[in-house]
Amino acid sequence: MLKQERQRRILETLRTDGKLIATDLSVALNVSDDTVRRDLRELAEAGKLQRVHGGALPRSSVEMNYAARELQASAGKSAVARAAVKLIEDGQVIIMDGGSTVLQVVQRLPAELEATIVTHSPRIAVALAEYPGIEVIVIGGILYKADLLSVGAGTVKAFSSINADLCLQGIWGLHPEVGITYPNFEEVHVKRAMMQSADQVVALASAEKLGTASSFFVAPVSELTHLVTERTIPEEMLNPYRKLGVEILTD
Amino acid sequence: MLKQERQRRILETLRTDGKLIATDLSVALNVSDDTVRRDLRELAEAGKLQRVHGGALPRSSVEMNYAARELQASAGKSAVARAAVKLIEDGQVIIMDGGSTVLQVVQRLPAELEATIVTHSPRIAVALAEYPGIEVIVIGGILYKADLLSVGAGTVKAFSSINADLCLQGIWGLHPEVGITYPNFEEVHVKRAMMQSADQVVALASAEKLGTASSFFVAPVSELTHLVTERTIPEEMLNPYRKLGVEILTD
DNA sequence: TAGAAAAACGCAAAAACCTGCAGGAAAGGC
DNA sequence: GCCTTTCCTGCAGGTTTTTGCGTTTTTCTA
Repeated sequence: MLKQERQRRILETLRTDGKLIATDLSVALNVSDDTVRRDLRELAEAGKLQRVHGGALPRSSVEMNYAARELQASAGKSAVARAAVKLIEDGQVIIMDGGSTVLQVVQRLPAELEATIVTHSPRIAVALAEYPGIEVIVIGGILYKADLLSVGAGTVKAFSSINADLCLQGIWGLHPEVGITYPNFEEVHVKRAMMQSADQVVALASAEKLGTASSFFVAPVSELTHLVTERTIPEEMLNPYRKLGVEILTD
Repeated sequence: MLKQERQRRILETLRTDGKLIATDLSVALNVSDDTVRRDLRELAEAGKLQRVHGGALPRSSVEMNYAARELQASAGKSAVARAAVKLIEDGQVIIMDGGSTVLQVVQRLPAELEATIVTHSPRIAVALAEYPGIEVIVIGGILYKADLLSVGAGTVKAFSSINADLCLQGIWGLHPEVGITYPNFEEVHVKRAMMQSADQVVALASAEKLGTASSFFVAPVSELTHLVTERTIPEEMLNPYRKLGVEILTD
């Protein structure tokens, strides 16, 4: 059996059954476990499915929406979120980006926190509503559905009239030389406005984001005051950021 | 059974039942108590549920309240929502209030609808993100947490710069002589602005709202162009509204 | 405050996984 | 036709993840 044919059948099984067990598949296709595993690894790297221990789950474009991403919060993101919460203090005015890492921060805020939080994410706004001590300011705009964020000129303008103490930014790509990058052009303008409206700018970057770059440039690393990341990152990877004046925090 | 699958089912059980007993789950899923406990610990760590002695509860009280309210949507509200959907057409610009009845309307929209929807409810905005053909405009402001709505001067101003075809208004009190009333003062201003920015104003009123009045006055009944309500309402109760030029729709 | 239930902890076995390697098939150049 | 290169596959060995069990600790309840 050809490799392509096998992989096609794997995806087909996944579509019909909604899940897939690696060992069952090796029997059904009459190949070794390792071959199946290699196939699954390849397909996962190509983004055709989601690899899990024991098999795989579908990752169709429908499921790649925000709700699904929210569920697949990694351990790294949890650790970053936990560390980031320590930066937040009573009485502050805080600007919050959208994104799953920031959502985790919101879910870990102390129940009695007294603060004002400004956000252009309806999802974050809804999550913040459960904290009685937090005044929530929603920034409107045109909803960019893939990330559930308001964007556009109105959004940028609204942020520019705010003077916040802290800005929490979820990060897609962070590189000492390239700077902060993001895959969506419209959002880049908004992110710039958010960063310029806050005294301290905190980047939340789980391990896989460090040293990478995405399509559109947001700002140089020197614009950051803090970088919250995972404890497992080796020192030599963090030093370039320290040299640029960024304070590093881990859990 | 895959670990992810198991955890998904745990969350599902939690959503449907509103609570969860660890030992019951171990039987239902055919795994040991420890495995269930480990899963619950992980899910709690990721902020997906709230761990309690003996089992788990949904994490967010607000979302729980909202989920509950969404679930307890009465048959009347469903009927009203179904009827209201018929008023919506491709190409329209629609202003939408928050509230559970309006949320029901959103959930019943045709999947292929092409329209622009303006809302000051983050909850409605999130729900609308599911529809690829709908352009969503979020109106910002200060979040009034009890109803999950943006309010304030900025919100009023934002609405006043919009010219919509249709405005869907959830109703708290509607009376032929007293007019439209609402229990929250800040929102009254917003509602007025919403109504003035649309050619057609549609009131969504389930049976128990008709003939009642709440604390704060929004507008006279003559400001309405349509009233969507339940079929069971007797004619003599609807006639006063007809005389004021309101078109009445039922399911 | 005592007893029972639930949870946490440590441990070990099993399953799944990854890596490197070698045999074999297919493709292509000489 | 023959050799080289490339790719695919299965296997052996070591590592990681998951899971269930016994034990200890914590929590709840009467």
